Amino acid sequence: MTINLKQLSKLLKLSPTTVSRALADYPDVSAKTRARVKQMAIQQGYQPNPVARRLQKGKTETIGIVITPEQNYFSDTFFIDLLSGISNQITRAGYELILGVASDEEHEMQSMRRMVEGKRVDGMILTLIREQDPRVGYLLDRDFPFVLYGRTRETRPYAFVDMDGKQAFEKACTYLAGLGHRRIALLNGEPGFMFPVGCREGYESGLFLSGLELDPDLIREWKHKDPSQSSYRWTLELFKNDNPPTAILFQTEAVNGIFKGLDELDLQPGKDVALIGYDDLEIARIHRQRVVNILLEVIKGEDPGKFQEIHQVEMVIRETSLPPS
Amino acid sequence: MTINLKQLSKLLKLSPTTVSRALADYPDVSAKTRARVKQMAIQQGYQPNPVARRLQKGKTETIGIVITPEQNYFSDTFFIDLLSGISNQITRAGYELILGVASDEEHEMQSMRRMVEGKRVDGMILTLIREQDPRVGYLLDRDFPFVLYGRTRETRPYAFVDMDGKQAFEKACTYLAGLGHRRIALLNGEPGFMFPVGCREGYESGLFLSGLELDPDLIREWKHKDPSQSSYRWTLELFKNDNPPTAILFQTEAVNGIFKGLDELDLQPGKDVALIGYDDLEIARIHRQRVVNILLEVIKGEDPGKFQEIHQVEMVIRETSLPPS
DNA sequence: CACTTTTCCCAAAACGTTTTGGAAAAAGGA
DNA sequence: TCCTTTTTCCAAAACGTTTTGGGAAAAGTG
Repeated sequence: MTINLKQLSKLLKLSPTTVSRALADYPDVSAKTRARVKQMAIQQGYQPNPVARRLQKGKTETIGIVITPEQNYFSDTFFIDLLSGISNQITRAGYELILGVASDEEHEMQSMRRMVEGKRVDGMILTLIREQDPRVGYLLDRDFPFVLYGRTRETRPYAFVDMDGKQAFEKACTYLAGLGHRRIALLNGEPGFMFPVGCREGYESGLFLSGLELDPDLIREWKHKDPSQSSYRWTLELFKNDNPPTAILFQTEAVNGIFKGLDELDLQPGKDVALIGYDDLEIARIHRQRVVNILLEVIKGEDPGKFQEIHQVEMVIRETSLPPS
Repeated sequence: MTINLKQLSKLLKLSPTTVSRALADYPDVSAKTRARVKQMAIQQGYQPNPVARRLQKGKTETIGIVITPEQNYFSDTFFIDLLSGISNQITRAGYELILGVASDEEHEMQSMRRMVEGKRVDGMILTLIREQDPRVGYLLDRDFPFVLYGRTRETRPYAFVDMDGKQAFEKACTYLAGLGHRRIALLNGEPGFMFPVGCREGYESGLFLSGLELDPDLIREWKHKDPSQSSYRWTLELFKNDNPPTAILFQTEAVNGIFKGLDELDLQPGKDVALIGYDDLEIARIHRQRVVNILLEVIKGEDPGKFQEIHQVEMVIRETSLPPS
């Protein structure tokens, strides 16, 4: 059924060398024979054996990702969406995607080491990045190509694609202050993962730029284990305050909890309280494509430090209003 | 950094042959040198290059799966759960999992062909099986190892793991009839995918065994595109009937829609209407493990016809009651 | 025509394993 | 001791590509 290079070359009365080079469009094979070779290759359904090619090239043409569904605090479809985008782009480049699934950080590391040290992949994609993330140091130490979908605290240069939570939250904050809000709450993700850190910085900077004091009572952090439930609780609690907020900044993960809480408190979003949330659905697709393209560049030998992309994001103004006077 | 067999054998002053055989526990290498080899291998962190091994063995040690998130009518986490179970089991066997993501049936086939004809995998796992599923014929035609998580209409023997929806629905139906219900509705998945077909057979057979007439007005099919919404609509409609049902049989996908509908109709589950649903959460994990283990057997050359497993499942009695007299 | 350049092709090596088919050395048997 | 068997090792081939380093033939050049 399947034909290999040697058989194909015999059929063509050419050497395997020439056939291989013809198919690879080398200039040192005449246009005529190249055409002949290609036609025969198609006719015979020849496809070079990827394993043999990989051995010779010293490349696996494969990239790896390890997902940890149990650690996921985004939407249920976060990983599937991620894999979709990545997989498409990878296939387009003729690469393969191998997948690991881990239950916790330890298995995650283990799975990654298997891929890296076992020479099973040419590069890794990392996601759900933590503030201190041992994976990054590990990969940097052995100079292995990788790209982060997110960011971490690490001084050495590495490639990443991230969203500019800081700037988004800063803008939203100054915007609200501009409307006259003086009590702006932040319902943030808990630290540990990297993303909330930037959001908080933006929030604080926004307050500062607007000449507002930071009130710790207005900052709450939902739990990764259960964003909806914990943000719901915090919403209730924020309004137990003597001096409750007139606006809330948050990430998508908390949106359901907040709405539920406000509903229970009989507070009407947009009337009693302004809401500005951070969302990513649209842009995320582009980010995922970038992640793959960057990784392919890094694999080719490009300097990872060249690829540090912080993408602007829009805050979604869910419900806004002037503050109650 | 990474050492290969030749270097390792030089270090040991042995031939590559002997080192390879020592590591593979061949009996023709003395216990002493075997120990020496293994120790040195560990010390040097030697890991055989999988690509070279694959070329020589003629096996990719890889299995493939193509998922189609947009076709998924189960829960949002269906694919992630599936991949988790599969991935674990595969890794345990020293295999790799390569993933394809396709948007529709055409791309699904395309992605699979790439894996199969490109000799990128030793076997395939298929899921979301349709009544007429060209993938099965394709793989049977070229005698390529595969396992279905589900079933299709195909007379040639092939390996599958499926749940016995027929028996489950039959039992649930006779059970309800035994309680005195005479108007038992079926809120089924639409045909196309294979699973609802069995459920309907079971339902009809259950009615027959209980001496009940089949009333087409009591059978409704939710749409794969949007199970919740369509099952919600059908629930409302079922009760517009002059002679409404006193019990509903359904699959998990419809549960939210049904509850929402009943709520709107002010019908109390368990009082005004009995509900028996089909669920799989617990058992599914075992099924997924079986799928992998069976595939590995088939890859080894076992007859796929030997592995046709129809697993019993329990219906979940959500809310039951005697029918209103 | 003699010489140089270009065009077109190929044999051999290499990638890193495992398997095949011995062969030398040690042990056993008489 | 000599022959047979067992133990222990290894050289060479194979897996299917791509790359290296020419080399022969054809085409220019003067």
